This record gives sequence, C-alpha cells and structure tokens, in this order.
Amino acid sequence: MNIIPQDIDPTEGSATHRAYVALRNMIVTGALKPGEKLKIDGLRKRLDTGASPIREALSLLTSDNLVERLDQRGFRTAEVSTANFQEILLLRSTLENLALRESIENATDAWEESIVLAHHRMQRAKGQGADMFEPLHKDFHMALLANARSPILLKFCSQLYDLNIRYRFLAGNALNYQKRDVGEEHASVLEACVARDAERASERLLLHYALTGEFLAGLIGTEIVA
Amino acid sequence: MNIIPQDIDPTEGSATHRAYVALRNMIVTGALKPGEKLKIDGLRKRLDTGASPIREALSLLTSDNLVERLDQRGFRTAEVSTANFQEILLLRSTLENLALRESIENATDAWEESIVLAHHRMQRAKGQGADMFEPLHKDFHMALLANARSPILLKFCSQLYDLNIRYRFLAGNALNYQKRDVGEEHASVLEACVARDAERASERLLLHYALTGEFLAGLIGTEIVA
DNA sequence: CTAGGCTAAAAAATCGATATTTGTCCGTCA
DNA sequence: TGACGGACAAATATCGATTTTTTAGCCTAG
Repeated sequence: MNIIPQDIDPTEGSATHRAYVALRNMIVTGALKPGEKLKIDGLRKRLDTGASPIREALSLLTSDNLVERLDQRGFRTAEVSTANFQEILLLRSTLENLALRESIENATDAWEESIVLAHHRMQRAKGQGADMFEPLHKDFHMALLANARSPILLKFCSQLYDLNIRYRFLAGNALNYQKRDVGEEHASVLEACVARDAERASERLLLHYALTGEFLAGLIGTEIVA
Repeated sequence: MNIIPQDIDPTEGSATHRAYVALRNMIVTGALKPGEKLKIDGLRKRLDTGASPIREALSLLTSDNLVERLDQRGFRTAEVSTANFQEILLLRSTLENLALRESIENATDAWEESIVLAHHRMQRAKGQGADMFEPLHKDFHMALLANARSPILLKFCSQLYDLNIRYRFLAGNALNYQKRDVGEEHASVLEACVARDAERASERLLLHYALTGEFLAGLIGTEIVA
C-alpha cells in the first residue's frame, strides 16, 4: 500500500529511503497503530533490511510528527487525539490558505495546466480504491499550492496533509470519503484557481477542509479516541 | 558554544542527542558554513563519536531544514539566500502571530510569571556575550508562545526561530543585535502580554520582527549572498 | 501485604568493518 | 582536440556484533 506519491520503485534509492517511504505509509494508513511501540528488530525483519536504515528512517519521521522518539527507549508512532486533529485542521487551513494565495499570485500557464492535469488524474482514479486514488489526491492538493515560491511553507503543508489524512484512514473510511461529494468541492477549487480568483479559491478550499473536518470529527470521537 | 536552551549536559543523554545538539549549534552559529559538505568521518572525529549517531543526528536536522540530504551523496548544511530569509521572516510572523494570540487567550497566572521570569533572565544576560544571551533570548520568545495549546505550531515556531537566528550569526553580528534597542521592543511585547492585550502584543511582536528583518536584510545582501 | 532492590531478559544504542556508490584522474580512441 | 570509458580513491551506506540501558519479574525485608 503506497499512499504517498513520487516514491515508487522497490529497489531504487537507498535502503533508508525505502524504509522511510514504507514506514510512512504504514503509519499513515494505520497498518501501524497510534502509540504503537516500534521495535527496531521487528521492523528490521519485516522490511528485510538492517537496523541502521530503520533507525534513520524513524529519525526522519520523528520530525514529520508521525513518530515520537523516547530517548534511550526507542520509538513509537504518534498518538492521536481530537485535540491533535483539531490543531492539524486549523494549521492546515491557515497555511494552505497562505500558500494558495501565493500560488495564485504567481499563476502561470504552466501551473494552470499542471493543476488541471492533476485534477483529471485524480478524477480518473476515483473508483479504483485508495491505493490508486490517495496519491493522486495528494498530488492534486499539492499542485494547487506548488506555485507558491515557499519551500518551507510547502513542506509544512505536505506534512500536515499526511497527518490529516492519517485520521481518515484511522477512521477506516477511505471509501466513504470518496463517496461524499468531494468531487464537486475539488472541481470548484480548481475552477476558481484557473480563473485566478484567489479570494474565491481560498474560500472554497477552506470550506472543503471545514466539511472534511466536520465529516471526520464525528467518526474520530467515537472510533479512535474512544 | 551552546546556543540552544534546555540541552546542556556533556555526558547525559544518548550520543545521538549530543551530536544533534552540537551539530545544530555549529550550523546555527555558522561554525559550519552554508552549503558546506558534511563528511561523516570528519564529524565523527570532531565530535568523538561513532558514525551512527552522527548520521542519525543529521537525519533529524534534515527535517529541521538545517541540513540537506543528497541521497547516496551524503549531507550538507542548508544553503542561504535572501529569498529563504524573507520566507522565514514571513512565516515566522504569521505563525508566531497565531501562536501568541492563542497563548494570550489561554493566559494564566503561571504563564504570566513564566514570561516575566524569562524576560528578566534574558535582560540579566545582556552584556555577557552570545553564549549566555542567545539561549535565554530563545527561551523568552518561546515562553511567550508556550501557552498556546498547539504542539505542532510551537514546533514550527521553534524551527523557524533557529532558521532565523542563523542569519543573524551568519551576518556576524550577535553583538550589534544586542546594541540595537531591542530591549525596548521586548519589554513592550512583554508588557502587552501581561496586560493580556492580544492585539497590542501581536502588533508589537510583528513590529519587532519587521525591524529585525530590515536590520538584517541589508547585511545579508552584502555579506552572505554576495 | 507492600516497598525496595536485585537479577535476568529484552531492547536500544553504538561501534567497527564491509560493501556500494560516487567522484576523479588518466589514457585511449575517434 | 575532445569525449568516452575504465580504474583508482574517497566517501557513503549498510550490515553484524557488542555494549549499554531499560524493563519486568521475583525475592526479601520491613
């Protein structure tokens, strides 16, 4: 299950990078549960690699807020809570709002084409399950922002995206999400971007998040935090 | 030279943690120059430790945007540029503004006392050189925000603080900075916080950053980016 | 009973050595 | 002359083994 885009090949790149991608996917998709102890040796066998790459990958994930490091006592996956979810939602709204406006400000034809394309690809994958859909969904969202000349901001947004989507997987509903009429929301953001109307695009994107948040909030309270 | 607060002891904690702290200080203070190649073996000898801790520490620093990882080709310190500096300044203003308001909203007597204390300690260390002053300066700034119940936001702010202060060191002026009448600016932010006036506090904090930014912008253009 | 502390097992952290990869310097061939 | 290619050197990445630390169970003293 590979949820995150751009990293695919099984043998390519360093073992560390492969471990990083694999572990990130496992955490985001819930294959590794919140708060779960991450034993080096177990993961080493599971991913068929040495301890060093695992360790390094976990270090990287620590700074992505997906893994917690307990000095001298190993690693565990980040805990979840409604407070954490709310924080992510708020930060995401704030930062993506910033990024989207900047992105639209720098609008070019090439960018416009790239978001149309990303949207189309996402649409096309709609019925094909989370494995196909989710990477393209992230691609689309990041493509919207990609024109902002703010690498750090984009990195924050990417991190927050992963943290956010994790809750969707934990709520066990990648399916329901696609069924909800999120298509319309996406299309409307895209349309506003193409029209280069920052105000409208931003407003719709934030609405999109507000709805997603509302949608998940219920599930989370009952299913996750219990 | 230990610039970052809260991590002090030379033998305590894991080798990884010590390496992390040491390397972060070296990068922030400019002992390791922007874009400099970070050879594992060199650092290993320099910090008198094994390759694994170095490697892990560098991985952690990667996600702090202080180190860049070139897959299969090692690590180097992050480059600097005026664009990067401007981005940091803008993000910092935005996020700290958010955090400060939230912090004030949750104001308590304990928090109020903690910021008064942090301010006093910083003041006291004013004439004693960067080694004494800088950690307390960071303490003060973070204390202002600490009451915001947003761990992720605070982490972002802390990262941005380090990235920002790095430019001050690179401009080679930790001294000049203290001479500038930054004391008045700090005091005024503190005063507004104690009065629990979010509007005024935020306004003054942002002004503080704007002035600092202006102050540094000149130096940077000529000295760093050349 | 309970608290403290000892011991053994488990896990994390670290080290030293090896394998891979990258970068560089020549020499050769078109 | 210039570019391609191979071999050497340097540095990274990875592995396997060792050391250190933590954890859990158990026993004993109060």
